[in-house]
Amino acid sequence: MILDEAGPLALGSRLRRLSERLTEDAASIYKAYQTELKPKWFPVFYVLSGHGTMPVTTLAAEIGHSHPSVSKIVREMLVADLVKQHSDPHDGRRNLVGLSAKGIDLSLKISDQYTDVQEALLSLFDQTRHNVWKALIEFEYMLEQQSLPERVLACRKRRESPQVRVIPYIPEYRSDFKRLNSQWISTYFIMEALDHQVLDHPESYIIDRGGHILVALYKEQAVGVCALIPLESSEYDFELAKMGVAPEVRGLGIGWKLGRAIIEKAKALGARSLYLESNTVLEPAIALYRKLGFKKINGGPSPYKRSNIQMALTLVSSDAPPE
Amino acid sequence: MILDEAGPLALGSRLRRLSERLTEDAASIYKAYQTELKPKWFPVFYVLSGHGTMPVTTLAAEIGHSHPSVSKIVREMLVADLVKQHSDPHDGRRNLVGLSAKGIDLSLKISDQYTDVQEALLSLFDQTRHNVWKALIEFEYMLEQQSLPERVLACRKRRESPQVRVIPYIPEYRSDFKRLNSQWISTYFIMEALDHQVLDHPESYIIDRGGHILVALYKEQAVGVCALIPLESSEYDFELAKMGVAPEVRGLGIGWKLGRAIIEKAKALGARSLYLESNTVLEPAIALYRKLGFKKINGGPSPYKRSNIQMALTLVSSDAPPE
DNA sequence: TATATTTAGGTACCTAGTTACGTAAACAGG
DNA sequence: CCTGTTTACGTAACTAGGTACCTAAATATA
Repeated sequence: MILDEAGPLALGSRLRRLSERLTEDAASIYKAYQTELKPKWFPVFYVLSGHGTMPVTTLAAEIGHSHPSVSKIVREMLVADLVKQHSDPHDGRRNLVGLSAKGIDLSLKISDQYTDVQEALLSLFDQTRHNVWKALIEFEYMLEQQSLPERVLACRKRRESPQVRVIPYIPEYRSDFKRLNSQWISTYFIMEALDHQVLDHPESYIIDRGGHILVALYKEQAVGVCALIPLESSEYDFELAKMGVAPEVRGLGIGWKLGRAIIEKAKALGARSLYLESNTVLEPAIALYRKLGFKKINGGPSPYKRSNIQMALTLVSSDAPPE
Repeated sequence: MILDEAGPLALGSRLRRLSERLTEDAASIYKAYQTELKPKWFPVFYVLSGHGTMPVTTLAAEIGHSHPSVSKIVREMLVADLVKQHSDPHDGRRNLVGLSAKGIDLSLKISDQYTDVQEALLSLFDQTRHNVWKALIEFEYMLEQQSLPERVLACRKRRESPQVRVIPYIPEYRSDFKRLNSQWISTYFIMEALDHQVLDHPESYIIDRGGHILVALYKEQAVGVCALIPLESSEYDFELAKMGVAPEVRGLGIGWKLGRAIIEKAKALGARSLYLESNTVLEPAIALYRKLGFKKINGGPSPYKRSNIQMALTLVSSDAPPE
């Protein structure tokens, strides 16, 4: 089978195949023991036989299915006369499900089958060098600690990090500056008049007024931008603004690199404090600002409608966040 | 989760849950890499990107799916313009499927993603005491050697074997003798007149003519029977006939115990050869007779219509099959 | 060479799960 | 106490696979 060459890349496919196989095997084992139980009923049956009566959603949580799935299974088992249900007298929404007399009878008769299956599996595990059962439990535990997408992203970051550079703005990047900002603005909000002015004329609105723009390059393409705008008549020296990272490279730490670089730039310019405005729907951005050392403040009114949170950073070189 | 108390009994459920989780994770990884590939397309895509063009059924075999599944996946990928198909000029039935230009392009761009996923998985495996990937491969290999139902049956056999006894027939078992034989006869054939006579009157047709019947008891219930009928004007001394085992206890070695006991009985009676008639559709029975030492012969005509195979066993005490 | 069998692969429908959504009961806040 | 929100859970529709069955082409056989 060519697919096997894919190795762990095909882990999902392999697991699916194996679980299907085991379901078939389970069906034939039930048949051999004359147990009138479908494999898909087993989780519900098992939980009910050990723990009496419970509502559908609790059952669903206890077996790790969605509640409609349990609802369907219960309906099928009702037809097979294995369970009975009645509504909870204390809570009319609840449908309490429990084993019927026939179900209890089956739960007693099935113990021999459990014993044999358990023994067969345990002796199978004993004959292997790598214990699947323990491996599965451990693997699920590891995924709980950090999900697979997170782990993969971490690998990508490590691999691609050297290909990311942060450089000062030159007019060549004007269209990128606009593109990378209008992308997120128009996704979550609507472009305001001031946006168009600043993004169309960064030189006159930012650079010429003593501000700075940094551009992040990935494989020599501009994928992130960030501006430092001097503030007048404010307790803060500069505003960190117009930060945007292309969606396809998010998660690679480009925002962090831009932020760190712009803070260094501010320090080099002698700034003692930075200010920024954002919106709480931009959760990853807020998290980044916090990680960069910004703290929430209550400042004055903003020229942008979308602003609903203001943050500030005091630049004392000794307590800068670690790289 | 209460279901976790079931331990390995819930192996199937656990595998299903994990494979569903990985499929979701895969989808989000594809999204992060802007790869326009559904997780379910991966097996087909992977095989095609490595091995050019191939017909649908070959693809199905290479990824371990049914051909309708591949047919559907190919249709979806066709809409996404990832594959192209054309019928084989040498064989009009075949639908040759290969990657399109866009598909080939994707197969080049996806290699970074493969690298990261592979690295993430391998480093995850390295951090565990029990390697899931190796465990899965080994587990599947073990199941190929002997299926789970077979292993469970073996456990059941070992557990229940002490509860099986073979005893000589007494008239109390007349109805069991009839029930256990008519069960298999009417399942595969139809009851003939001679069947009714022998099964209704075993004393006069078998015992009184010098024959013998043995009964297998399981938990004190009659679950198997077997008769030894003296043959006249034949080169064989006795016929082994009317062997029947209740379907719910098949696989526990009851047929073997009955067969061994009846052979011992024949030896004790001084027989030097046994004969039997059967039908090749009764595969487990034929296999049992062979295991007991019977060999196929070409004898004369049979009184039973259902007979299409005849077997014989020469009883030389020295070369009896081992217990 | 005609006919029977096998093979490739499409369509229809089944299965075991899901998400989305609606309704009614319970609960919480003014 | 009323009203808005949450919760329980049923129904509907979707998804990713499967089996059953059909047709047409290729192959084997009489």
